[in-house]
Amino acid sequence: MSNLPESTTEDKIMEAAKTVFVKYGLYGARMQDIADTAGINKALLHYYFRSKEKLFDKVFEGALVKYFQQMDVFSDSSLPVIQRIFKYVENIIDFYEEYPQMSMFIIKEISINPEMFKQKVSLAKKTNGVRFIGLLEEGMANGEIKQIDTTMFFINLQSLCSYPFLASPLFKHALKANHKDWSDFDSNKLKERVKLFVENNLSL
Amino acid sequence: MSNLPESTTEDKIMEAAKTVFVKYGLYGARMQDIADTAGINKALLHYYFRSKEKLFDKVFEGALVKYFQQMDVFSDSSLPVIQRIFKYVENIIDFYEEYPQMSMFIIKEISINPEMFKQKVSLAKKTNGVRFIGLLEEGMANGEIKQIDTTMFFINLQSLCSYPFLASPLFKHALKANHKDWSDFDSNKLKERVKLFVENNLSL
DNA sequence: TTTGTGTTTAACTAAATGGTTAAACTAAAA
DNA sequence: TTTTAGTTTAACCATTTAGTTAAACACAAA
Repeated sequence: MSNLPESTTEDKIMEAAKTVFVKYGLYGARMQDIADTAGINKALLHYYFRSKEKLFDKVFEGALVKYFQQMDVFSDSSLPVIQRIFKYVENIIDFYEEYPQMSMFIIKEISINPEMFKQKVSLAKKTNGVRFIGLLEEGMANGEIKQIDTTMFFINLQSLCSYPFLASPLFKHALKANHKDWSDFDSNKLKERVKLFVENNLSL
Repeated sequence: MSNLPESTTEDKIMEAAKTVFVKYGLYGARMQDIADTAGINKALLHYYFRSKEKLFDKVFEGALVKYFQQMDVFSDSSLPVIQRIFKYVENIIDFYEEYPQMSMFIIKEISINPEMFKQKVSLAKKTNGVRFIGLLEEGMANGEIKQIDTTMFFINLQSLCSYPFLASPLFKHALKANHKDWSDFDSNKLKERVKLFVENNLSL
């Protein structure tokens, strides 16, 4: 498990902190655990980050930025709306596959400490859904897609794309009991299914 | 906030323990917090439940049983398969509305401590998905519904039904930034959407 | 060589936490 | 009336945890 030669101590700490905070949450995480995971000692950990709260803040803020940035990636606006949504679906599924626990982490920490989240509202300006729903409205306005309930469609789409990854520990069990295997699932198949859902709902 | 006259101290403790463990997880939860939430003192808490682990075990086991039982409720087998799935959708949406955090609680605790879960395999025998996928296969076999990938369909359905409730803290923010409101969402609308999804995918 | 940054070791403090104990109180049952 | 289970209070213990400190080490730059 040797780290990449390039990774600085600060990087190693951040990586370890992400792992531990995402798994246990702010109150459940232990600084010793983070130090161990980073392969350093507690003294050095505090040398870089004075307190647990400061370290957590940095991790949480990083997660927020990454999450919302990713959600806001759109392809070439010259493409038809449906094609752009297909691309959006592919992007977020790739993202959730790489960071299956990120949305759960954000959700949990917000629900535990709503104040903390409000402090970071600056990010909320470029919040997920803004441009996506805008895209839908644009498509509806110029007659490219069906008239739909954009809020509900957005929620459905996020549900289909993120829950499979987040709930995989549960699905593994549920499927095993059914003589099915989680390996039957793959993200390319999911992409196709979700695109079909998009088409069924938006195509005229 | 007076408790129901009938609720025993043990009930009050269990309710409080559920609240606190679901919110913070096993390691993040504090016994003092549970005692405060239950409106009693720490001594009495330990008088009823000797240790944090014992109390947690009871809460977690209760959650597992409730979750899997609920997932396994089916209506009259004389109805057409599609009607039975409609009823199933209504059931689980009602359930997730009442216990929006339960699946997340189970998922997190499993991923933190997979061993603990394996110990409770007795429950896994009647695991979610067994009878549901059986129902799908039955419908496919006697030509009532389309031939589909049952695993993927099961995952899609669970996603659509559970994620909206679990992720509502996040959606509230995402929608507000979009001049939409979470109150636009309601579970009856969701039920109709999901039924439409079922119909699109299963109807011949 | 000297200086300074990063790092380890190990001991330490203060506070929080899980859990215990004993004494006293309450109220209903025997 | 006495007994008993449930409850409170408050002190207490042992362990864990966040965070500090000081001494020593490594090593590259000045």
